[in-house]
Amino acid sequence: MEELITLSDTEFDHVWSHFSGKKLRKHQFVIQVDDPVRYEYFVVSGCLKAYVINEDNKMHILQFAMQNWWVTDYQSYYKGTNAKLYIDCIEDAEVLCISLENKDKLCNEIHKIEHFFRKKTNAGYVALQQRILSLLTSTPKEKYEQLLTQYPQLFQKVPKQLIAAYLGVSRETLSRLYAVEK
Amino acid sequence: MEELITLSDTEFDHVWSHFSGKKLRKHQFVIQVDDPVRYEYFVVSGCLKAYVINEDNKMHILQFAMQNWWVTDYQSYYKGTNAKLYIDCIEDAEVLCISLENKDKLCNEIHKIEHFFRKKTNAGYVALQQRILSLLTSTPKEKYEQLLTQYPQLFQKVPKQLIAAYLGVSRETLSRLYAVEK
DNA sequence: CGCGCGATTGAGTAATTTCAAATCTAGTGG
DNA sequence: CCACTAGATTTGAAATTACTCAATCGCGCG
Repeated sequence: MEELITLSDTEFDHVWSHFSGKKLRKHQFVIQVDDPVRYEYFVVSGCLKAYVINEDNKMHILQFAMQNWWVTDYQSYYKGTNAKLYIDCIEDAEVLCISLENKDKLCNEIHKIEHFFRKKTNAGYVALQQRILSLLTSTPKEKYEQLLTQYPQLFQKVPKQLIAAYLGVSRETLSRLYAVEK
Repeated sequence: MEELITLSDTEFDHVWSHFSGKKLRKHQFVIQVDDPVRYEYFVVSGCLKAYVINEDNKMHILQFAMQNWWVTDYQSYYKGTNAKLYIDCIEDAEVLCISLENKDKLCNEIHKIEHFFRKKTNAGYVALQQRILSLLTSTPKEKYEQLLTQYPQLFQKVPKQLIAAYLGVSRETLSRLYAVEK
């Protein structure tokens, strides 16, 4: 789990004690719109999705979260406001939960932990910029292929209609794409 | 400049000494594709844009950077690879430059600085997620209005065709939008 | 006064969406 | 083992939306 920094056993135990574990089943929600956002989640196994539903009842997926990914409604988590996202399980999952208080406490107590989280967010920031560039510059077909090469594991777990909702195209259009591709 | 943390005078001087200042003129580049990325830039005044040019010679803007914003080609900056972005000045600007070595050094030496940068990136991460949601869920008109309410200052500095390149629509389409709006 | 850049407008075209229907697939219970 | 069902995917045709290309307009600056 921690390959960016090295912790002593006591340090690790201390860090570990600030997380709680949770087993989740397919379709189970961890966050629903308008509820308070208590935790950030680290995915030990399984796969979740973070998304919004707009007025037309269309789902738009902000993020998938697979093994070793972190996920929550960050805006609400950091600001202490109620959720604007839904997050639920695409398949059975195990997660570790950490409250904002515990996270900030750990970051204060252990400089290395703050360093760890800074590096993590930096990497996440870069990934989001890449996604924005992909959304801006690429055709649906290119977006699909970029995702396929970047996260091939996704395609074993996730129905294509969710891929479509992540890429920002209709499922019909996505379907027509790889008909052409072959 | 630093309202998230408090530094003593000596600390501040120490931090300050790791930055170098630079005055830039309109149209001047700070980063060009394929060049090494030496610095992250903090914008003291003026306005820059970070963008790519695709095969069709179309510009797509990843980020504007106004007063108090940070900007660089983060992927290349952190990985030490050559730039994939152009960054240049929309108007005359003053920036502070910090190398990755200096940034990491400061973060090591002063816990509060690492805290500062963690908080900053967290906020940036949230902003990028908002942008992705906007790109996914909103019509061009809504995107335009969201940007207008979020960063009204932008519209005084930036020609509309650059706004279009940021929102992911053609300048003609953007033009037709606010014809309808009034 | 005229140049040049940015913004607008119009017409035709290309791409995607929408809606509806048909097909396929995996899991369930008999 | 088979039939059934719900969900997922595919296909078709029409409608919508944005794009492209070209021409025009407007305005600030030398």
